[in-house]
Amino acid sequence: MSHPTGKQHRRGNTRQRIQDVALELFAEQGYEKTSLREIAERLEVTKAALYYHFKTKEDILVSLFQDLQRPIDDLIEWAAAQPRTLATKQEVLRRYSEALADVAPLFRFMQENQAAVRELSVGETFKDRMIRLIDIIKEPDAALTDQVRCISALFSMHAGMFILRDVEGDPEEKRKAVLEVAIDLVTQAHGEHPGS
Amino acid sequence: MSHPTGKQHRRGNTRQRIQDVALELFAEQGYEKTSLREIAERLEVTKAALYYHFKTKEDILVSLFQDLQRPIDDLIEWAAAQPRTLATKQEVLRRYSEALADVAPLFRFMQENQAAVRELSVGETFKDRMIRLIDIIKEPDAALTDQVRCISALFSMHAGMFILRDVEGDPEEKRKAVLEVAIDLVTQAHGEHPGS
Amino acid sequence: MSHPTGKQHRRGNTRQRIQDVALELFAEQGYEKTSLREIAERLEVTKAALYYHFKTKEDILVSLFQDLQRPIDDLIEWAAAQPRTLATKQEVLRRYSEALADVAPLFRFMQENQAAVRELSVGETFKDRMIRLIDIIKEPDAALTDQVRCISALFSMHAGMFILRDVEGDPEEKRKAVLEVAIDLVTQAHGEHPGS
Amino acid sequence: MSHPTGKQHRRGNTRQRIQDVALELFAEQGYEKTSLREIAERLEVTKAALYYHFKTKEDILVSLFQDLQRPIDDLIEWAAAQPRTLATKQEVLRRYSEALADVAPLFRFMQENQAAVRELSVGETFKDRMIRLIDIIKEPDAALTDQVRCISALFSMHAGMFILRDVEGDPEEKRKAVLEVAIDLVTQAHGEHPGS
DNA sequence: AATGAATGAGACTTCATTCAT
DNA sequence: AATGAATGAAGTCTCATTCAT
Repeated sequence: MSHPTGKQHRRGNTRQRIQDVALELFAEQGYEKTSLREIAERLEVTKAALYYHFKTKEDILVSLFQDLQRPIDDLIEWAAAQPRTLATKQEVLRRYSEALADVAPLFRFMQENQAAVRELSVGETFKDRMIRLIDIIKEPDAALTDQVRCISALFSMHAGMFILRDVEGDPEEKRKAVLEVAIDLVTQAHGEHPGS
Repeated sequence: MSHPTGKQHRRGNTRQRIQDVALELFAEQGYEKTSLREIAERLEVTKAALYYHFKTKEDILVSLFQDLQRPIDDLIEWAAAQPRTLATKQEVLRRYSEALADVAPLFRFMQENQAAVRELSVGETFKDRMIRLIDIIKEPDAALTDQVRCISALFSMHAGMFILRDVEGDPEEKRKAVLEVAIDLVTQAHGEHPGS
Repeated sequence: MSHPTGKQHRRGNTRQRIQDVALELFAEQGYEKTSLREIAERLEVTKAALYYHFKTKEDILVSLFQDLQRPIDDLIEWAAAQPRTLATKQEVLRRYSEALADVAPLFRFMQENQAAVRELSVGETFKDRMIRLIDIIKEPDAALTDQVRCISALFSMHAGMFILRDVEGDPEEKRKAVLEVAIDLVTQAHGEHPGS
Repeated sequence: MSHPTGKQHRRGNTRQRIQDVALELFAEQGYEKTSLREIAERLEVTKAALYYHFKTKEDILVSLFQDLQRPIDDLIEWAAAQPRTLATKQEVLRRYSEALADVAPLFRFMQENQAAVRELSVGETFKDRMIRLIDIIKEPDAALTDQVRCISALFSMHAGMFILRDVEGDPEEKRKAVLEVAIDLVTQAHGEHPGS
């Protein structure tokens, strides 16, 4: 006899709803520009209710990462256990691409709010992940251009999804195109010296 | 008979100094997080003095762009008058790389404050320039991957400079490495169809 | 088991207290000259508390009208349903005089802050009421002097109360005197043509 | 060879122009709401220029009165020298009506900015004149209603001009109508006791 | 006769946060 | 699980005024 989407009896999902709305607004307007009042109003709840579920505004952001960063942590862990071959790197990119597809809004947010987020604890964490990922992909003693290729590959994947907004085409196809280019870049970085 | 170092007579360069400090702080902390009080304090001026030189906070940002966006506008104009050959595109990238080097802080700022800047008038202007540049570089009917390559080339150049901060090496060399990769990407995008 | 006099729990009447103090200060010093700081200080509350109860400064003013304008609206409505006879008009004046007595401070405020209030939303509303009242009292095709008499009657009632401050006498008697003069004026306006 | 109304060579009339614009804006928006910046901008002069001609903002207001209050002072002086007959009072009203017509904007301003002006030096002066005028018109030991009639007569003349804005008709005719009603009121106040 | 540059005070407003209930 | 009421800090901005030139 329960309406699962009725307006009045949001059972225990308030926490989740806060996260959803917060991510939406953070991504749309930026972290600093989004006020707790706005989030609360859109949920038809008081600001104080947010504080029942989260200790601070930053805490909401942190929670978004905790929930969504897992797949990427898993990927990094997996990669660390593989041999550092080209094939591994390509597979990392493939998996990364899929992982990103799931958490696209969060990455869009990170991409667009780097400055705001830099001093927040979440900024450190994120930078960490990036460095680890880059270390997996690129060879430390490679030529400078090859290092650029690897880093470009990663950032193209980040930027890719919402940068191709103005390009026509099915999202899944776009994702694959971006992945292909990224793999290409990393392959070139690896294969320049014939025989490697 | 002028007092060149009197404390209360800043030689008429206050406007310039505001712009300098503002860019520095905007880039460092983000636009929203930087308060006019902060800018004023660092200049040892009152907030009201800022308002003598600029009508609003946003106006300071706008002024930064007006001064620094010129080279890029010139480049776009030049490119529009050239034949749409691969050679032209490569030259555009070369010139763009140099132009960027001059206004690096501003681009770092844009890159890191996209969300905050999106609603500001300056956001529209910037997006405009990007779209025009992309239109110059990429062929509208190219394969999706080639379009990705072109867009990647441009964004790698934007991101490149400060993303390579963690990589050792002379800045000028880094710039050239990024440029080389970008040219490579655009060349590949052009040359995929055998015989072109 | 409530603390009826605790300093930090103002029994929920804060909104009312804000309105009281605001009306007092607005009437005394004018709307523009009265700052929210002043209102807050007199209530021993922070400025932010005002903003919990009212969205803007203007909103405080609007709320004062919403609460106090009702009797006059009722009167206008009642008058609209009566025949347009002299007797009706006299009765309107009688009732208006009583209504005004209750909201005197607000009318004093309006009278003395017309310029400041003109651009505020409340200005429009007020002007509206006045026009409607005048339309009830005066005949549109009457002689110019008779129109002046009617308008004078109304404004004398507005101005009357605080303009007679310097005259000795009991307030209720003053009110009646003003009313008598107003009725006189309107009666003259009606009865000039012998036989009516 | 001089253009008397040329935009560039405002000879020595700046002081006058400031007064004109100030009165216009004060009347339109109120004293508090009108900033010196606004006045200066409309004159295409800097704020500092205003300070060359006037010591303070209030000083501009004071100067407006000094120039325009003379006729009324003269009238009061003249009245003081006449016998206190009904005929004198009627003549005072007649002359007052004419004097008001010349300084209508200033009176509109006073009428609409009483609150703002009350604390200004000019407020005292103005109130003084009013009291003196009322003392001339009304008998101190008259019935309360008759006192009201006299005061009403004066205020109707003040309010009259811009309160009749919404009424059709030639301004000069309106003025005469207002005057007629005022004279009527004062006459009634005088003549109630038969034989006076 | 007027400007350019600046100031100090203070305006309205918003924010994240707290806490008793 | 959530609200109502409030706070302290800070934000952007405007104002009347000053003063050397």
